[in-house]
Amino acid sequence: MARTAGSDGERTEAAIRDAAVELIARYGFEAVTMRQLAAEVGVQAAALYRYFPTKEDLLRTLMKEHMEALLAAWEAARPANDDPVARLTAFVSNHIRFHVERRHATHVSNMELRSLSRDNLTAILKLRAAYEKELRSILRDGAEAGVLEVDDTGLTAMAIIQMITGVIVWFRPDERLSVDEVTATYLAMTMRLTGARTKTEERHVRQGAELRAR
Amino acid sequence: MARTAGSDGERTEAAIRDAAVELIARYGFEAVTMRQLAAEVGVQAAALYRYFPTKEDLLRTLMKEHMEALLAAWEAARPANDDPVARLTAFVSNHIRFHVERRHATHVSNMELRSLSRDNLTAILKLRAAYEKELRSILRDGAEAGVLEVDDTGLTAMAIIQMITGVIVWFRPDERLSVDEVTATYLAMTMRLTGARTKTEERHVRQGAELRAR
DNA sequence: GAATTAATTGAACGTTTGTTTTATTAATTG
DNA sequence: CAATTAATAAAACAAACGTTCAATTAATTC
Repeated sequence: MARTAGSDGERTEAAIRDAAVELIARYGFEAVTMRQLAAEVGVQAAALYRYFPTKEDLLRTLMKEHMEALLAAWEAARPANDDPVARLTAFVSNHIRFHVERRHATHVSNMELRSLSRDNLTAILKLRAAYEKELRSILRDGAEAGVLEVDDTGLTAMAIIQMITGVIVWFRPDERLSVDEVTATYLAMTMRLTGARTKTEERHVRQGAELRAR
Repeated sequence: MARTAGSDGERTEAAIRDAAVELIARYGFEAVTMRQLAAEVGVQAAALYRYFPTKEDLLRTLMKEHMEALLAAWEAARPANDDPVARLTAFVSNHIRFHVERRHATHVSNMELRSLSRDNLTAILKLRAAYEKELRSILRDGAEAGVLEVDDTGLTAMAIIQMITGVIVWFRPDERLSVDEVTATYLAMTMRLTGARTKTEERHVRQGAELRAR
């Protein structure tokens, strides 16, 4: 046999990506074989090589597009407003929603970094660093404006990211909590963690400090 | 050749474990081959099977002992005192110290769960659940005593564990911060996150509430 | 409707994998 | 010092791996 009736390159490539994300998330990149992936797509292993030159390149593509989508989602969600607390709220909300909606892809991007070659790894880490920098800048601005209490910007950024990314480890849709409820709880924790003050509170604190300074 | 001069079963087994933890942490369980591991130990692959019946059993052993050591470390660190804030402090401190000291083993235990068969996975998850239950009980007691502000015990426990386990992702000894400094920062974040109050603060809050109630 | 291009199969390639078996030597015991 | 046990090497196993290649058919173009 050869070309099958109704076969379509675009559809096949999309099916490969989808199946790859799910299989790799479940079994790990090294454990998934090209034949297993092909079977899931309903195709022979050789057909995969029409779309991805190597197994690693398939992984690289999945990760790169996931990270770029994450950055794009943040670009779209970032508030025009430059209030650090509002930006922090948007960051956490966007992060949780994005990750919950793409649990499998996130799993792949977070767990399979070591299966990348040096160059590919560097490229992915660069994207990741750009994303984390966004959070650090929010925390720094907030601390300078006196609306956030942040001892160490770098550590706090890592702590928050670990905390809010961790949602995907236990969260399952259609269970006890909705995405909105989870987001609300994590937002509350983030705000307490960073000692976030509303503008009113912040004014009171400033006035108190001025009084004591006399 | 056969038995080598100075060979000793106990030493070889220990060497296998140590090498396995490092290699698996770095390359992932599936990516590490028995021959690679044997070479690291300085032995032929067949010799590994004198100590571990299969590759998976080696992984299972490493994970089981790591989790048991974690539970044992907490048993030893748990304060006699039953003040929730003190217990939370001890939990976080112990967790960070333990994980930083055993970065590689923690990596293995957290990342390679999917390489276990059903039965082995169940056994490891049971140990993990027992550990997490300790934190939930601290949070619940603290909330009931009014010294902690916890919206959702389960979510908060997960958030804290993700946050403090995440230290191993970026922490490198001999860098900017010592273990004690990192622990202090994370403790501060944990206390803010849980709205921890000292006993004095808690008394004030209670008195305020009583006043308002009149 | 012939020529061309796109999509896929089926078979094969050389490696590498986890594991087993057998033989051999070192250390220990009686 | 002979017998036994402990620890390993060396070679072999079938199975599975990522990947390549040639052949074949479906769809598209001219």
